Formats: sequence, structure tokens, C-alpha cells
Amino acid sequence: MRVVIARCSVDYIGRLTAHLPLATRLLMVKADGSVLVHSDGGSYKPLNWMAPPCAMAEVAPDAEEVAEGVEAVWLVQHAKSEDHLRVRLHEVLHDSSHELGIDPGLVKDGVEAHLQRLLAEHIHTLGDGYTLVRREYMTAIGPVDILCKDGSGASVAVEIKRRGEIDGVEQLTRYLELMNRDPHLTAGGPVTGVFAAQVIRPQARTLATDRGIRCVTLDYDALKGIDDVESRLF
Amino acid sequence: MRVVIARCSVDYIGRLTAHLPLATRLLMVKADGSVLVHSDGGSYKPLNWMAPPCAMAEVAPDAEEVAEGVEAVWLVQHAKSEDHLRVRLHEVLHDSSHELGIDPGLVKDGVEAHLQRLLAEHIHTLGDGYTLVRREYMTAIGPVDILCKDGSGASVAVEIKRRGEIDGVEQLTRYLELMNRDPHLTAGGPVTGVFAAQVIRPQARTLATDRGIRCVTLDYDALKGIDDVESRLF
DNA sequence: CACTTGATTTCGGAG
DNA sequence: CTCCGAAGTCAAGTG
Repeated sequence: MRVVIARCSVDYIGRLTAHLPLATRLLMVKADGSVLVHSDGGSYKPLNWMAPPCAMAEVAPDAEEVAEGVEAVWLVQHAKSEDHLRVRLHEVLHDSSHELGIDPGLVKDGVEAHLQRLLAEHIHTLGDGYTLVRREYMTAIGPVDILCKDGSGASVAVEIKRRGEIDGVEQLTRYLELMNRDPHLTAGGPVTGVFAAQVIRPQARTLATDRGIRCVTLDYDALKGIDDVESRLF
Repeated sequence: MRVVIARCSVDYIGRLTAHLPLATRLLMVKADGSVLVHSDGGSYKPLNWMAPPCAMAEVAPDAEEVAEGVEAVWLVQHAKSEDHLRVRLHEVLHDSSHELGIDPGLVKDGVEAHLQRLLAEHIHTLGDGYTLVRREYMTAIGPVDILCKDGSGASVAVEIKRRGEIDGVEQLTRYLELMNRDPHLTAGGPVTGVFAAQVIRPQARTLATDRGIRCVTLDYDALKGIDDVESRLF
């Protein structure tokens, strides 16, 4: 990992064309050759970058660049496309390299998969008499998050999102359309839908309701609470 | 901007819980208090981070941490939520600060907005007699990229994407459904749809065709070429 | 390999 | 401010 602080200008040519005027920035060159250009604010996203696989070469500034005061030029070329980044260094304020080694990586908890497991384990939170058929029920166009049956024995398809947005409703609608053509699934009556999420956007809620899909807001901590209480009983 | 290279472990608690085991990493502390934890590979996304607005405080390691060899602890607290990051520094290999100033920011070219402007200016590329009604035509469920009329005077809704995928077809279908219920728009006949993109995926093309939506492949450079030629005439 | 889906998405624009 | 769509999205899982 090489870290450089420099007054520089940057040009990216590839999927789009982007230009960064002359200013002082942090340049990060990773072991895989990828380059990140960061300013002193914003978010975790660099102002400009080149994703691996790519190679960084230091080339000589041309006559025009020399006239503009360019000390060095970095040419970062993507390995599988024409995408490239040209960094013109006008003044290098810091330059150091460090051996970092391979990172053991991030351990996560609390994502959609977890929500799905929790709701599957406590499917009765959807209503009395609800029973789980299976998680990731496979259809021709993809897996339905949860397939269960309501108190009357009718099939219910559940789509789970962390944030409920309109495309999630579209997805569930496609599943329901398909599933309602399967005599096996509709034996107990038409397959209904439940759109479950921690937060459901008003437009998504409106569309779902309009299509007869029930919306359920999930409380992750409450579900986990039930989980903890129940596991403590065993 | 403060740059630290250190052997550290990191814990994030907030929307999810995430842990990074002890390893050598780059820590970036930006002027707005935000912190980024980078490894020597991956992509432009940090392994872990705290987004602004937030504040970083160096706190004393507790007894257990001292016993594990922790030299210092950074507590990064988000200003508007309970999200926080705890960085345990075991060994600092580098630590430097730099004044970067405010960045003039990125200048982009070639995104969807540009495509939309170009097609709107050369709406006749869709066919003889096509006339522009307006860009970003507002409907109850969102803006249609371009509303125009064909040679016969019938309304045409155009959805523009850089890459034409299935969700873009779904989006246009929703607009068309709604617009075809508006007597004002259907006065010249049913509203038809055009799905325009630089690249259209086969699945999206199949779905669009199936729904009577015309697919048009946009050539950005060609459109820009027309633009340049025309502007040169004035 | 391509395709799909989620993300501590981030980012920008419109209402 | 919120809501919504786009992104040089990235990255992981699956057929």
C-alpha cells in the first residue's frame, strides 16, 4: 500500500469522462494496482478511482504538462477494458509505502439473510395458524424468500427486504402471478402475498395494497428478542 | 486529513454488527470526522467506516484491552444515531496529518442525463415526424424521461437507460399503464412506449417486445457527432 | 461463465 | 426535509 499526498489533477476516460481540477488530495495505490483518489470529505467513495485488475505506470510528462508544472504522471490502465486514469502530479507532499498483508476480512451480522431466518423461525408473527413450508422456495423465475400457509391452509408467498421499495413489490407480483398458475399451490385457494420489511416506503406500500399484497413491518430487535428468549428456554 | 497505518481490530455497531480481526490496515480520518478503514485490496469500498456527521475521540483502553496489548482506542460516534465504530490500535506504524482544503469536485460527462438531452434534441432519430413534447414529463408515479409525439400525433413515452435491463421495462410499463388512463394523452390514440439504451440485454428486449414496447439502441458518439455538426452550423 | 440480488450502499434531483 | 432513481455502483451467491 502506497500513500501519496499531492497537488494533482485527474482525468478518467472509460464508461464516462470525468475530470478533477488541480487540488491537494490523497492518492492510495493498493497492492493489486488499483488507485483511489480521496478528498478530505464526502463519504467512503473516492472522487475518482481505478478498480482492479489494473496496472499503474509512472510515465514522463509531455511538453505541455511540463509547461504547466507537472512533476510526474501516473497512467493507470484497466486490464480488461480501455478504461484509464491519468493523474498529473504537480507537487508531492508525502509519499510512503507499507506492507499490510492479506486482510482476514469482515464478519457481519444483521443482514437480510438473518431477517429471513428470524421470520421463518417465528412465522406465527404473521398471524395465528401460519405455518412455514420452506425458505427460498424455488420457482421458474427465482426463489421466493418464504413460502408458508395461513390458518385456512392457503399458500402465502413472503418477500423480505431490509427496506421495502417499489421494485420489491414488482418482484413479489411476478412470483404471485406465476405461483397462481400452479394448481398444486392454489389447491387451498389463491396464493396471497406478504411484503415484509423493516421500513416500507409509502409508494411501495400504496402499490402493494393496490395489488392486494399485505404489508408487514419487521422489528429486527423484537424478532431477535423472541429468538433469545426462546433459545434461553432450551 | 490524518493517515494512520496500524495493526488494529475494528468493531461497528449500528444498522448491523460487524467485526474486523486484528490485522495491519490503513486508517483515514477526514476533516469532517469520518473514518475509513482500508485493506490493501478489494475495491474502493473500505472494509469498515463511519459516515459523517460524526466525531472521533481517542479514549483510554479498558483493563481487558490493555491486557490484550491495545495501545489506543478510537471511538467514532455518529452524530444522529447510535451507530459507532470502535478501533483498537495495537501498533501504530505510521501517523501523519495533512491540510488538503476543500476540493473543487468532479466534472462528469456521459451519464444518462446527457443521453437524455441529446435524444431530446434529436428526437427525429426515433422516426420521421417525431416531435418533442417535453423532458422529465411528470406523472403521479414519477417522471417519464421524454414525452413526444409520433408522425400520426400519438403520444410516445421514452424511457432512457445507459444499460437497458428488465427493471427499466417494468418502469416504462407502469408509466404506460397510467398514461393510457389519461384522456388528454390518449386523444391521438394509445400512448406507445420506446425503450432506449446504449446496450439492451436480451431478456429486457424480449419482455419489451412482448409488451409492444419498441427497443432502440442509442449510439452516444453518433448522437454527439450530430450535435457537434449541427452546432458548427450556427 | 453470466445473471440476480443485496448494500452500514452513496449520490443527486425533485417535490 | 423526504422520497426516489441512478451508479464507472461493488460483491456475493447461484445456475
